[in-house]
Amino acid sequence: MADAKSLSTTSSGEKKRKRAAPGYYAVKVGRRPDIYYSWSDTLEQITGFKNAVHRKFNSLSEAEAFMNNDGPAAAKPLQQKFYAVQSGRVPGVYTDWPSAQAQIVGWKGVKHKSFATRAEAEAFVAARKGLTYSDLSATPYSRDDVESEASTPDARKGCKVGDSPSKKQKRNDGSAVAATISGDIELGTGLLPPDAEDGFDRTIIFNPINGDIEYKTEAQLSAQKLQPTGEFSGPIIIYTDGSSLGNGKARAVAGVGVYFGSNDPRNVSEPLPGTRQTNQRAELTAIQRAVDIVPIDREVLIYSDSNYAIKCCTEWFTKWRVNGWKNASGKSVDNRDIIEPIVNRIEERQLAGAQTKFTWLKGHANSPGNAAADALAVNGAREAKQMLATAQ
Amino acid sequence: MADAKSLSTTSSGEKKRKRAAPGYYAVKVGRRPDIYYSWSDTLEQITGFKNAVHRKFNSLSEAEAFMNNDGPAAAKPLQQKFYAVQSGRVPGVYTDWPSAQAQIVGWKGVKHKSFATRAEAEAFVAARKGLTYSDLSATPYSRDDVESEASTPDARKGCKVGDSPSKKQKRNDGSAVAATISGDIELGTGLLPPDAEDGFDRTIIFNPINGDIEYKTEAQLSAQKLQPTGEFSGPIIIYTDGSSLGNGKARAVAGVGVYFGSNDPRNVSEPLPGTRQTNQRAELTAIQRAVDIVPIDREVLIYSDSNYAIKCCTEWFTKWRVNGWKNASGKSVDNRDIIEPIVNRIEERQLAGAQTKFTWLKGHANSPGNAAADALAVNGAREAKQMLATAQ
RNA sequence: UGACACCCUAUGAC
DNA sequence: GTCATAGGGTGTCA
Repeated sequence: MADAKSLSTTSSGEKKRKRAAPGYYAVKVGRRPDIYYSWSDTLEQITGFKNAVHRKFNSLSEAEAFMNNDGPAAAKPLQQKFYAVQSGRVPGVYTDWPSAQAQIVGWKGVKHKSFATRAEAEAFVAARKGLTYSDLSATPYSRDDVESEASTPDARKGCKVGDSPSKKQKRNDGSAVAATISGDIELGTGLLPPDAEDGFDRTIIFNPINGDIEYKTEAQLSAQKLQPTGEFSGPIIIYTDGSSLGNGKARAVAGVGVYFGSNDPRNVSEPLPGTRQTNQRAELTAIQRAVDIVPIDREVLIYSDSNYAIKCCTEWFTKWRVNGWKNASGKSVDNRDIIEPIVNRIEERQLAGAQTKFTWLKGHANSPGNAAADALAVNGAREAKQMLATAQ
Repeated sequence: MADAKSLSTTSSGEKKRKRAAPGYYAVKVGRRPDIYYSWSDTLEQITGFKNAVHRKFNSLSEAEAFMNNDGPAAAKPLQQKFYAVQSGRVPGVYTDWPSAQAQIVGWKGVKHKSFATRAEAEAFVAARKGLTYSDLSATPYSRDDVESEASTPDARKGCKVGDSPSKKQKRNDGSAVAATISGDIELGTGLLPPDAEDGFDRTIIFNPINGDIEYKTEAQLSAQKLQPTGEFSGPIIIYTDGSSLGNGKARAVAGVGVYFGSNDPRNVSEPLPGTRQTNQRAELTAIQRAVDIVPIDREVLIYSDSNYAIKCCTEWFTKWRVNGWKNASGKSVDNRDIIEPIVNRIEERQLAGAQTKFTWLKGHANSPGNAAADALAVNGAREAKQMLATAQ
């Protein structure tokens, strides 16, 4: 068969051996297990492949039965092995490597091993331990908190601002906020109400440079109020995060979290708008919120744990802009609708004399700011889920 | 060395009759940085190697230029940037990001920054001391970049402005921004500026498909009265697309997508009927659905990204009809069973006084309609796959 | 030989 | 879910 094969593109002479011969070649173990139409295609899959398993059938259904090991007499295991997938797409014991492999490829943190007996394999699977990441159902806030928040009128439908994980006090609504600013409550000071239980201590401070928690200096203790309101004084520090419950699934719901500081009214906790509820869009949207909220001429430092989002906004967009927003596959870049406004905004800010910096943070590490943003995001997502539920 | 290339992967004799395209794989960061002639050799250098940097070139000189960071044409970002590595493996100025990155990854306390001019970059490198942490972060913009960028703001064709319902500040149009920020708005309060919530910009429009706010197209701007309302006047616009998961393989599943508009009940998302689940049949079937659904006497404009399908229905069929449906190779034309009903329908429509027009769209470009049709098609294909799965 | 589609993967990063 | 870097293929016509 050496040559000829699979040309299909040439207009010369013959070409399709295809439909003429109704042969179905099931390659069960080979380079790329699948059912092929021609022997030459099949050959490519099995030549030089150790322990390749293949067979020809006259009907597609037979071939498929062979591929699914439930087939009647189809599969004849030369030497039975049991593939235990302890951690993977669908953990369990598989009797053929392709099936097991299917649970493994593209999965991160997989654990699998092959055994000679099913019992051993099952024991291995059962020995799974540790990370059941069932935090999806975790509800970080009490019902009361959410409801009191929800009763706060807001210009934006379905969106919430100023929600804080540590909120223990009722906040007055819209018009009163202005009074609040110049009045009794200092914005963004990070002060906690007396009964705060979230572990924040106003006498300590997170040092973003080395990640340490340090006691504040006297100056820091007395000068906090300058941070958010001043036109001077250092960059505005913002933590952004996105959350997507059930990411990748059809009914995923995503939320956006932006954390300026404890009880800071600029904090954002809201559902991700739009129909594509992905983690990436949530992360990007959080950044978008951040750069939109902040004064145009104030330097900001955005902490995000999304390498993707940061790279989008700092590196990749330059290439995308000159190449017409095409990724490496020549397809149009996803989430451009969020990325482009962000970089536009950043450049506007630059024009106004304000830098917009990003620093990547390891997620789930020990950053209180990141944790707070995460909580806001998860809350936003949960809100979205609730809206979905009540809408139906 | 010209040849040899590309083998070495399999123990089998020959195998790939690939065209002799000379590939030069520059491994800049990897196990043994060098230029390799085959991808498999390259793979050995980079798999499992953290933050490997590699790239393929068509000529040896390009690859070498890439290896020596002074390479002029190594990476040509069209928009030259200079990456200053102040503190890193080898401090200096680099002209491409991969080279600079190579000096940075795995290095602690790195300081780097990009500039629009080499002079600025060199100044930055020379100033290696006095670390304000602002230097740590990625600030890919320089004044020059931003200004040149802002001076060409016309790229707004089809660009989205973002979906942020919580937009806090009006932006764009530099002068207004400048006035705003230096003027009456309290900085850092997050309050809406006086002119923010009126927010009525007739150049943007809410896209109910994805929830985004987008710039209107020229057509929308000039003809917005006519377009959305018409049961009369103007052609019906339809986007068609086909999808074939695993195209070319025996178990491929295909889907058909026809998009009339958001939530339009005429939209189609269904599996491709029949046993031949190919991309072309899916594309054609989508068109068939479109012309069948639409009233016979209404003018339609069908957008498809399938050059093949459009040509079948507009050009080639005339020849085929007179030559007995034989293609250039003398073989009978494929998919005639779909093509013929389509052209018949088109001619019926013509008799009824209605034109049927086709416009080709570049796939995966920035057409929301095409994207919507694509989503419908993929959805239909997945539906088919699911049916297959449950049927067994 | 070209064109337009449609796919299947690997590696790395998060 | 996304990007980057790579590799492989068919569907179809002229």
